[in-house]
Amino acid sequence: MTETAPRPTLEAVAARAGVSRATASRVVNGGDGVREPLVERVRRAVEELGYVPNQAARSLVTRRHDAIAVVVAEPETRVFADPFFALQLRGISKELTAHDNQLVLLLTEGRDDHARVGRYLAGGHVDGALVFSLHLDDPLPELIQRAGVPTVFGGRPGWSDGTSGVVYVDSDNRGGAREAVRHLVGLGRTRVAHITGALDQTSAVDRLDGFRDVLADAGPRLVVEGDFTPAGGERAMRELLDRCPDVDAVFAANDLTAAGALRVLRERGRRVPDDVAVIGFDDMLPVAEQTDPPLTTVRQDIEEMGRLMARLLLRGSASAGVVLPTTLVRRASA
Amino acid sequence: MTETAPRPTLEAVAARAGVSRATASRVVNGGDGVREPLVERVRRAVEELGYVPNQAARSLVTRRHDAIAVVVAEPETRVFADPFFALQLRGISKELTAHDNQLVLLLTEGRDDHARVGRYLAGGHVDGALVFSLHLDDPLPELIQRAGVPTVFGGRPGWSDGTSGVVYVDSDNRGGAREAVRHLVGLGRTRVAHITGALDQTSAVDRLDGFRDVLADAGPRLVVEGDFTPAGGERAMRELLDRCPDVDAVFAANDLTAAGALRVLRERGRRVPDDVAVIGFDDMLPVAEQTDPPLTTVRQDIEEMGRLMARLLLRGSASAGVVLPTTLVRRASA
DNA sequence: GTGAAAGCGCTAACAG
DNA sequence: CTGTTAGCGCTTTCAC
Repeated sequence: MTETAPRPTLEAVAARAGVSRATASRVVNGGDGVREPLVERVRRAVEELGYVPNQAARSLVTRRHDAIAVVVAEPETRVFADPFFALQLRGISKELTAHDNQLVLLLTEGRDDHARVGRYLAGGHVDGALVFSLHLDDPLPELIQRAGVPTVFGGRPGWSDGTSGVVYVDSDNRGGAREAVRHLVGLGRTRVAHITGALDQTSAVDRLDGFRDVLADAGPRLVVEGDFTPAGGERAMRELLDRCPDVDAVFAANDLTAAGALRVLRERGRRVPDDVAVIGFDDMLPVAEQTDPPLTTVRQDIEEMGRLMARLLLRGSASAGVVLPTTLVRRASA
Repeated sequence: MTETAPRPTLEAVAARAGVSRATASRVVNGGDGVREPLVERVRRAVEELGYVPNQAARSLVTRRHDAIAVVVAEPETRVFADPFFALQLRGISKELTAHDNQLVLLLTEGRDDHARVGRYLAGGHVDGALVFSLHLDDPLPELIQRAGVPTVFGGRPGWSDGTSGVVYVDSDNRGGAREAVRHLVGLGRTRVAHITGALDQTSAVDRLDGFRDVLADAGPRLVVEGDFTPAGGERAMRELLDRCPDVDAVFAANDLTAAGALRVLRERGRRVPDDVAVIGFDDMLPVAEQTDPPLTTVRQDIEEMGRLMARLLLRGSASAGVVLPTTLVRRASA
């Protein structure tokens, strides 16, 4: 990693503009309180020299970094098989970019990584952190708390009831689930099942709760545990069909799960939606639109979630939990 | 963004350990040439104080940042609908982590963003850059060249013939395509078609070249342009079926395209592989394993590509182009 | 409004 | 081997 050509310093700019370093600095940082002609001269010098501020020097004195960390704590490959993560990232990136902040990505896949991330955050490299995919037993939150870095969580953390001052952005998982199940019931379905997500994540728990809100009396036979993956959806659907052959509707915890379920239904000769209606969650376009039949699902605006997280962090918002609404998107599967 | 509690400085550590700042610094940076008892004392002081080096101060003098930028220049949503990007990112992240480097993610989606990225790289915030998804007419390479930052490209840049000193990592797209097409021919197929990728990317061009290597005489009717998306695959497959109804094999430029093609084939009542054999490219598990039938495809080790890119960058390698081998993965579709 | 001067926390010669 | 010294490039009082 060789070093690049020496870049001009503020000193050089000041010299060229015939002003002091202090004045040059003022201009570079907005130019408030500097008379117009000087501003002009400094601007020109900056231009001519191709001056770019040295961020390290600046951070050293301001103690700000204009950078935030995005921590994705996901041991499994799941994150990478599903566009969810990428979409949120994009929302975050847009918002940060708009505020001239950089995005430092911290991917973790194990206990060792946690320590590393904790150290990094504690190291004061960034002005804040955006944290995702927490599982109920995740040690990361504590590390982060200790690091004392302003943090916004993506998805309600399991240990937060939404009132403890923890800032997070979440979808209305429970409400969305309710709407989906109500839709199924409204279709006249009487044996509505639910394939859950990974129950160590609050989104899965909340969706299950939403299901139960509507179908409090649903027998345990009708609830089977999945894990947010297509394979999990297949497995769960098989089990469901075995223990309850007359099931006539399935609310799957996400689109990937629903896709797996659809495959098994087809394989077993059940028609969708005629024999069994299916609803997913997420409205992950590349999945939901491409299944056969296209998937009715609960839409959440994932990119907006990312954007909002970044916004809350940058604003230093003290609001506890923000819950974004969901909407039911009707396609052919239910 | 409120500031966190003041962190201890090297000065504090030195004082507590009863040594000079210089010695403390030496210990913190590996401890070479410092006598054991002192090392021990400094270590303890670091521990007790919870000292973490101030990276800004360090960078200011070393001119190193232990950070590299990952630039993803992809205007379209495509990157986000396909796990390719995420997988490479993971490979990169692993390698960087192993070398204590941070990953700064720069997502761009337009000309404005290019300027911003150029400025950032020129600003000397990072020690190097990893650049992806270049299109043939992309202005980014020039900006990056001018920024004078060591760079490794993901995928062969269009303006490079592999000898110009540009460092890149690529899959053997051409060889992989050849193997796929040969397999199809070996199956006894006589009207083998190709649905290309977005031809403004070298990977698409190279795969097309590989196809032609084997089937130099394939009529233009048998080559139809796609864009690496399922929708493009569908459109292309329809066109193919219209202008050449007796096609009996399709080599699609990637798995997503193949998935689209499969859907159209099913819709038109063609059996796969009996009537039409289909091969994809990438071996993107969540796609290739979940299609119906499961997809025969050309596998490339995407994560390894990412890892290798990072390795080359960190090592300051001067090697021009590195091309990773591909392997044909046989499933049910061909 | 503008400049001079004092560091921010750290590393790297250079002496000792 | 260890300490002293001199900045890295910038912002920010504080005088003028």
